[in-house]
Amino acid sequence: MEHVSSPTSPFRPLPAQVDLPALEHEVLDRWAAEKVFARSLEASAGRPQWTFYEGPPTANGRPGTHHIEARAFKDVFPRFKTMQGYSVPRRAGWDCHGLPVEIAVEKELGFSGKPDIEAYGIAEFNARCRESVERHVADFSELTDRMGYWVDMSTAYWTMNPEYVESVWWSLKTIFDKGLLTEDHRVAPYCPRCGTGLSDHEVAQGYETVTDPSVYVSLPITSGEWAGKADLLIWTTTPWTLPSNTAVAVNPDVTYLVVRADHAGTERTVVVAEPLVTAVLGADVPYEVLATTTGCDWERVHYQRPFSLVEFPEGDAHYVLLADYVTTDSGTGLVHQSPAFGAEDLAVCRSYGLPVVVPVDATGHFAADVPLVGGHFFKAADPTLVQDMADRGVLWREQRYEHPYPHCWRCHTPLMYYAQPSWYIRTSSVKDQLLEQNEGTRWHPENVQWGRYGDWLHNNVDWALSRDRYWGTPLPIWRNELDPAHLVAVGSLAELSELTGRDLADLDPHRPFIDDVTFTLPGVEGEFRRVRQVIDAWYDSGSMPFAQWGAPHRNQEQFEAAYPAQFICEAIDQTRGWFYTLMAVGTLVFGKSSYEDVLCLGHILAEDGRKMSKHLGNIIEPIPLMDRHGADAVRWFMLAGGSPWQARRVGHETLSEVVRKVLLTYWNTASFFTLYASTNGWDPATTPAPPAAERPLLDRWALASLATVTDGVTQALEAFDTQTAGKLLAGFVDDLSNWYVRRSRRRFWDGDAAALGTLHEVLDGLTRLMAPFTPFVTERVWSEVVAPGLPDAPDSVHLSSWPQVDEAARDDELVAQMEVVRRLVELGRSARTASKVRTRQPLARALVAAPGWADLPRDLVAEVAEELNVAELAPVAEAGGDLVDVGVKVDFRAVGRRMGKQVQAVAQAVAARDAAGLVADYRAGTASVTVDGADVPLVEGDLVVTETPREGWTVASGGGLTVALDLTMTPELERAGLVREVVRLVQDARKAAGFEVSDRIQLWWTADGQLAQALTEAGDALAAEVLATTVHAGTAGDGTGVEGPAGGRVWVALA
RNA sequence: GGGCCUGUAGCUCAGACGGUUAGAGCGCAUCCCUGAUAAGGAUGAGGCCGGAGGUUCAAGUCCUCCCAGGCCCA
Repeated sequence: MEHVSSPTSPFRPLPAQVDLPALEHEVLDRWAAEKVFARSLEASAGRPQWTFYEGPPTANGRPGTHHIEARAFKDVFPRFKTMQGYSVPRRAGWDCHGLPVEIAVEKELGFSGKPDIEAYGIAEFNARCRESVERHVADFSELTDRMGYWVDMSTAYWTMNPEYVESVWWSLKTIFDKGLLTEDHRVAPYCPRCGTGLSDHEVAQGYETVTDPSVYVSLPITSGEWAGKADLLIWTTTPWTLPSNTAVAVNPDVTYLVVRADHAGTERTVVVAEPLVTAVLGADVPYEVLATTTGCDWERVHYQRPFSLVEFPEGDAHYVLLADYVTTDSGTGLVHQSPAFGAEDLAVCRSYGLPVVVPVDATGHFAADVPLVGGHFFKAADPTLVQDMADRGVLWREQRYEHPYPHCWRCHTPLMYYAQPSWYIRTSSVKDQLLEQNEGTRWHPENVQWGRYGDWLHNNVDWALSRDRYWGTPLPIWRNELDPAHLVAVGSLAELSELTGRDLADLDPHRPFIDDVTFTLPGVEGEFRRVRQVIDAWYDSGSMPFAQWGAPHRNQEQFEAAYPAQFICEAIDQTRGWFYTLMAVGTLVFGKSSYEDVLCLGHILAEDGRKMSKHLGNIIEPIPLMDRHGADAVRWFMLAGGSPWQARRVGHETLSEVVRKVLLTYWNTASFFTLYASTNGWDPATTPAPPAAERPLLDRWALASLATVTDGVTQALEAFDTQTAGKLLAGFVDDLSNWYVRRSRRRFWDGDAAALGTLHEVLDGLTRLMAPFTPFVTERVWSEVVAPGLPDAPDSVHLSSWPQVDEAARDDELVAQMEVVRRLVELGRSARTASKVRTRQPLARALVAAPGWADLPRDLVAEVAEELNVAELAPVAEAGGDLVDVGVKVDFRAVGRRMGKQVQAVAQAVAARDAAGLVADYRAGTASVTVDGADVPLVEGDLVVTETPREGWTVASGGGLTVALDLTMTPELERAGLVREVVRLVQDARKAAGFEVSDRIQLWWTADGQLAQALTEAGDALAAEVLATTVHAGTAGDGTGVEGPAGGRVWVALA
């Protein structure tokens, strides 16, 4: 018989097997063809707005699996909020500028630095950068699309677009006008390869552990009391700065000792800070203290510098100066000073009027005319210099020193701290405002707010904004050639047109074109020329709230409506990146931060717990990963697998578990529904389920659970907690499949409208709850399982509304009772296992002890009986007092809360009493115990009673519940067990033969004795159970059939 | 050196308000159930909840210190 679903049912069977990745590709095609995303935006237009900002991924390099993480979170909340009835504009963005792009292009072209770029031509170079950006954007678009991240890429903002650049200019001009954008000469981290300074948040990204020489150098004293008698001992990890040594700093308040000791076979006298003497000389080296002094005593004492390779200008130098910042944490307590290469050095040396000597050029190389190391790269000069000092006997000691040293975060070149002219934003002067804005921001997890991020704000230093590079937003400041102090900041191309008297509306605002724009001002001598620098690309991304709109030059209204954002989300590495620049730019320009809630994610690691990296070979490519397990599974993992705040390992094992446990269980429940809805020709329109209150308890339990879960998931998502929401959903999927459906199977076979209606309603709610998490599989279930049964269903789950909590369906008591029922079933199974009596063997009776058993509805009692395959359940008490051991304990929680420390005494008093008698009183409501001569009444809930049958029972108990099985066997029970065995064999045979669940069959059997009697007696019941139209006692004509119990044999065939 | 996070079964992790038999999944072994399921269930082995103090009638949970690992920063 061919299976045909009834034409009266709107449902078609969903296959039990599903290829999720294939399904996802079909859904993607449908979304594209039917423009579902665009329709969801249109449908919600005009509703209250809920704003989120897309932190632009740097369009440099290919996207990795970790990019799915933040993007999953950026998708789930907008979907949730949209379903709740908000309008959630979702605009993609691409971060186009910056050193990473330049580096990538340099690599492509085989360049090794700025001279190559200049020779190639800035216009051509920037054109290449633009092209590289466009190429990588395509990769990100593919990932975005594949993972089902609904963000509008057609209207994406590009930070390199002229309107965007103009907005950034406007904001810089605003900051300039406030006097917060200034030029200064400072020692700053500088990448000699890239030829540019780095901001602190860039430096923050690039620490690498390196081993440097750690050298102690002795400098003979040449003036004062110790001249010619002692040496100053200094310590440094940067020998390359020693040729430009200018002074030695000591702390004025620290005690310095002049000590004599044996060093490498020679007697030496050196000056060292007292706390560091043993560390410097060595723990076992005896020494003699010749003098005890303080730092002040040494001021202006001269010494002989370590190298005479570099010429110093006329004037005094090479003496001891005083500086408070000198510590005795490490080294010698005497600090070598080279003002060109240290911020503190520069400050201190300046105050003494010392010169700044710079023997290293902007490319990081020693000037060619420096003896010994001329032309050496700065760090590469270390060994030569150290060797030279060793040869001359000024090297006291050399060690290897492993420490984190800042490197260029992209090209990995070690940074130099280097004095250079730079443009700064005086963020330190708005520090209080930043702290105040941070106070009003909700961080998830909370500890970031005043931990990692708060620390960063408290230690705020000015933002080194300028970069001596090419591919970036040009700094819009023009300087008068004749009067360098006369500066003009320009806020738009229109302003520039006005200043120049030329229409520059169509000018590409990038270098080199913008560099050619010059102007003069009436009454001012000299031409104005743009300063050469471009700006830190982080400033671009921090400007996105307004610059994405081109505001205020354009779309000012849209910008205002979308400021600040309700929500942003990135990984923890953005604390000093985007989280900061977004807050800083907003605060500088508008006096107000630009986001309210911020989600700060932990990193995604490879399966081995390490960062994914090429050289470890543990990279998991994102798109193949999604094509193997499905984007839904990857999304679910990102959102609900473990704590999002913590680093998490992604791997195939984990993902296939998500597929099996969550997605397939959900799918199969839906498939099960369609199978019986269609087989039975069920149509909710013509055969609606009865009102919920009239449905069986199991149905009401399912609806009550749905209500509870809906409430929990909604609350969790409101709190940006996807982990809790996911846990609730996964638990509910499991309950639904492995309890509701399992226990209701017979009603589904019969096409019961209450069961079908209930499951349909529950799948409806569940599908909508899961839609933001797993948008693909829910979309298919919606269109094939939910929508056909709803009169006015939208054609996509993502156009549907968020489920309301059905308060009428809530029933916490029922949910709690079902919990007891399920625990009893577990105990019963456990008892069966212990007794080795299989579940298929019916038993006459089981005894149960459980709190609230008397109030348990009979329907629920019946569930337990049926699941355990016992005919009757009775309270343990009915077995008679002699058969039962009674145990009693106090409930510490209840009694402890009421009595405090007396709880222990009460517990002892309870233990001392005869349990059976106490329990009888307790049940009668008259129990009490005597403690310290006082009468303590025990009320309902104060005791935990356990009742355990004694002889002839198989018992399992736990958590205050007990189940005891009566294993007495009768011939009737044995025969019933045999029939049940045969039924299972026949069902197996049906399945093995590939019959449909509704197919009718013919059945043959051969058997002797008990089994023959059992099958004869049970003929009709057996037939009904296996859908047999005929049952023949005898062999079928062909085949060997299936071996049954007790030497029996059965055959099946389609009727 | 500072800040933050983490430490619970072989592995991956849950454990609101402190409450007396500390859970789940994976893996392993042995069974069971199956008329949707790539599922489900039971049992077993496996835990001084990183360590030491303290608060409390009661601590995996709160406090202090220490140890180990990670991240971020000096």
